[in-house]
Amino acid sequence: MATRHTARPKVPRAVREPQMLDEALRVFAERGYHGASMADIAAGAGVTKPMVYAYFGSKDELYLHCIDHAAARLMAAFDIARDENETVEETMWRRILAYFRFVGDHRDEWLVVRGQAAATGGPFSERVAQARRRVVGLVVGQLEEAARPGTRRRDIEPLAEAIVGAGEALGDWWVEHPEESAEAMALREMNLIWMGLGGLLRGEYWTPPAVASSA
Amino acid sequence: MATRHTARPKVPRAVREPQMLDEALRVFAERGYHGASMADIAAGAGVTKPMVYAYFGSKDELYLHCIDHAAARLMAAFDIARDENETVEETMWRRILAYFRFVGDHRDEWLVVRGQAAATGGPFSERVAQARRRVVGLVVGQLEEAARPGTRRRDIEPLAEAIVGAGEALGDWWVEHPEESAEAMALREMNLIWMGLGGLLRGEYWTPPAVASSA
Amino acid sequence: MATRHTARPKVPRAVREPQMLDEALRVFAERGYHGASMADIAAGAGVTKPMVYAYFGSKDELYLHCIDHAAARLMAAFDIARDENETVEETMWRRILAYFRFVGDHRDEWLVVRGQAAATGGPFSERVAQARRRVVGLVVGQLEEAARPGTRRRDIEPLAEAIVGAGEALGDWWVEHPEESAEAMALREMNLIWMGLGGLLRGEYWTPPAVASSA
Amino acid sequence: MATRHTARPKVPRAVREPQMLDEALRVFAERGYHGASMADIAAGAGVTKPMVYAYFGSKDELYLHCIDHAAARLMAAFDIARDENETVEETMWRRILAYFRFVGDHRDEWLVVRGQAAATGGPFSERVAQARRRVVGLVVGQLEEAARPGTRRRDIEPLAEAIVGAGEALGDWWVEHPEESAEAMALREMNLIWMGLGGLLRGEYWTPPAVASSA
DNA sequence: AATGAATGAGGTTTCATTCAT
DNA sequence: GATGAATGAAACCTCATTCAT
Repeated sequence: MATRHTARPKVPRAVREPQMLDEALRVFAERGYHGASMADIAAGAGVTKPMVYAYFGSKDELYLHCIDHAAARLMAAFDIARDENETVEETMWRRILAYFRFVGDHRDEWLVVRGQAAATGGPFSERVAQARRRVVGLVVGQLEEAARPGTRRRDIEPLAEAIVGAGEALGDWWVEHPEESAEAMALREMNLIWMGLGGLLRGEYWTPPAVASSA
Repeated sequence: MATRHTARPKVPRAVREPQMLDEALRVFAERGYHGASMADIAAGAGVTKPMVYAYFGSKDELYLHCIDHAAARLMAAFDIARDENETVEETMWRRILAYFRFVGDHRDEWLVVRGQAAATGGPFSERVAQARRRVVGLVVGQLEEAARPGTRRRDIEPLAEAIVGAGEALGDWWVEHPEESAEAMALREMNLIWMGLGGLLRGEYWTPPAVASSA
Repeated sequence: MATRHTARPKVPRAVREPQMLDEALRVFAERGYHGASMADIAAGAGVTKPMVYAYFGSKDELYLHCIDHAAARLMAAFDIARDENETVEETMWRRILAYFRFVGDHRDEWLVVRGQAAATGGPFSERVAQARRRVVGLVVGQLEEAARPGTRRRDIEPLAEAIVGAGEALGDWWVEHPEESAEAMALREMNLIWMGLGGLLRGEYWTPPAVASSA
Repeated sequence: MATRHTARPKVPRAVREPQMLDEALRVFAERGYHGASMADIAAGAGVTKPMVYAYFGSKDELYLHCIDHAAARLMAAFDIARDENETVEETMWRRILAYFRFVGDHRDEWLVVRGQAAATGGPFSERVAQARRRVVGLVVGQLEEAARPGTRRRDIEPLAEAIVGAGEALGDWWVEHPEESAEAMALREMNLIWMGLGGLLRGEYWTPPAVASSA
């Protein structure tokens, strides 16, 4: 008489793994690395802990997986190809817009790459930083393209960091004011970083070019 | 049952308590709420856990204490009175400078109020947010003062958030490039938010007024 | 980080849980709620603490479990159906006999429901009291049946309490004089409460009816 | 410059000690040995812990002190001299009355000697039992005096235990029905143990002799 | 006589992780 | 592929107790 467990779905790996990853992202985003427990993640994904271990090895590896996954997706959304006929300004606008759309649609993924996670310390601080650096890197690239020759990398990098930081803060604010649209948020960011307060306070606003970018 | 202790310093509370608070700030800043352990904090302060509990009650209370303490100090540094004859621009510059000086001199305190901590969730998310809001509030005040009449609060608030977010990101970057001066960092922030990229890319830089504020 | 365990029995829950409950009853009965430690209970049951928590949740829940379990068993033993042709006296005798048999056979369970446990205070005082009240309630029912009409509930209740209290005290005494039989103890109780000292001192003893109650 | 503590009352030992003892009795009665903490007792008595240790040595010693103290007082109240012209019945009535008066007036002291405390286990189980035995002993003495010659000690002792147990249960019931008078409670006990249910159910009540003993 | 400072030990609880089935 | 049973380690917190002043 073979021991009979309760019904075992036998769901294939290709289905189970994403389920777990999604749940992991959700929980890590919500509670941070230390606050998240493997039990919660497993339960949330509808499996038992050993399954999670079988698929991801350890909590650390799972977390790294989440970071990489989220970073890849964010990059895919953010890394919009530069159009030949486009000004830097226009490209930047389209990227910022894409960024906020991603934030709105995939908040968990965004949160994992966001600065918050870096506070965790430990072995992933570096990995999160690395993921975040890729985002910053894109901005750096754009700035380098547009900057006058001779501008030092040393000055461009922190500028890009500040721009991303402003975006993250806006993202946080957005979480608590969800009635705003991604466009409105992107416009806020673009206005601040392009026009600067000097201009804004004089009443000079930045407005998107006539032909709107489609969804 | 009888316990025999080794010689104990017997430092008065007025001295010990700040020691503990300092260590707590250090550890919380470094590892976050969940990552920090009371044992580590106690050991770092040169005492045993019961002492920490005797003075601060619980981990939560200690954390709240840290937040409030840090927020108060940051505000004290940041809340520079507006000079009558000063332009908004100048006041803002002095504040930003004060902000980065504080970041440089009291990194732990700054980190605890910084967005990172908000990710903890639980009963302090609110408290941290509240502390952070006070900082943002100051910026909002300044912006309101300078904005053209009719500007909606709704637009000013996220702007202030973005400005603070940019400062936080710069602070993070600074941590890994400690050879920079507070002045240089403040200048970077001021340039971005005041001139905007539009100006910067055209080669228009913001420079502080002639008479520098002394240390 | 990797932990290596030694060979573990892997006993199914249906077996382990009762083992734990038994041990918990034993320890709680012996040392009281405060005096009992989860570590002791776990060790006594041949497992580690986390198992106890996995099955019972918390010390409080475990204690409540013990109380309920013990109360249910005591009631099952004590709540003997009244025979139609029987006098109240006879029913009472059979119940008292059943009571002392239970005390003899399941001392731990009895002790947990016994007054001792009520002294614990906290959230279970009430639960223990409640369990005990069920026992008293049975006696009250019997007394009401037998009392002359018009007897006030107010007078019956304390009477029942006193009868149970006498039984508990006899149980305690029995613990230290284990050579006595359950029958002898029941006879003592029956004699005191049925005949009263007045009768006893005059040499009037109560004796059980001819046909002994079977096991 | 001598170190100056905050005002130190310098209360003489003769005053402080009873204060502490009272508070200890209160707390032990309320929470039991394990549930009581030295800090609570000290705070409740308005002194610091080292004072309690200076006066009583240790928690165990303090508890023993409480037991002895309470037992002595209970005995003093209960050990009423037998009047020459009095029947056993009358003496017993006066003692029971004295017992319940004591319970009403000094509940904490009573509770410490009551069976509850015996559950503590450990080194005082014996001491509490011993104190309680003195109470039972008095009853035994009375019973021996009144019993027909040849009655075995072996039968008298449990009888006395049961009588005391009934009294304790009535005391517990009284705690939750404080509107009852000591006389009413004593009458209940006397009726049960003297008349027995047999008599009571036939409507035969015991009533105190004409000349009531005054307070 | 009295206290503030301090601690070792132990209690409850949670968590990442593994093994046997 | 999947799980129930199990555990070592460590976290938070409390308590009885002592020492220096």
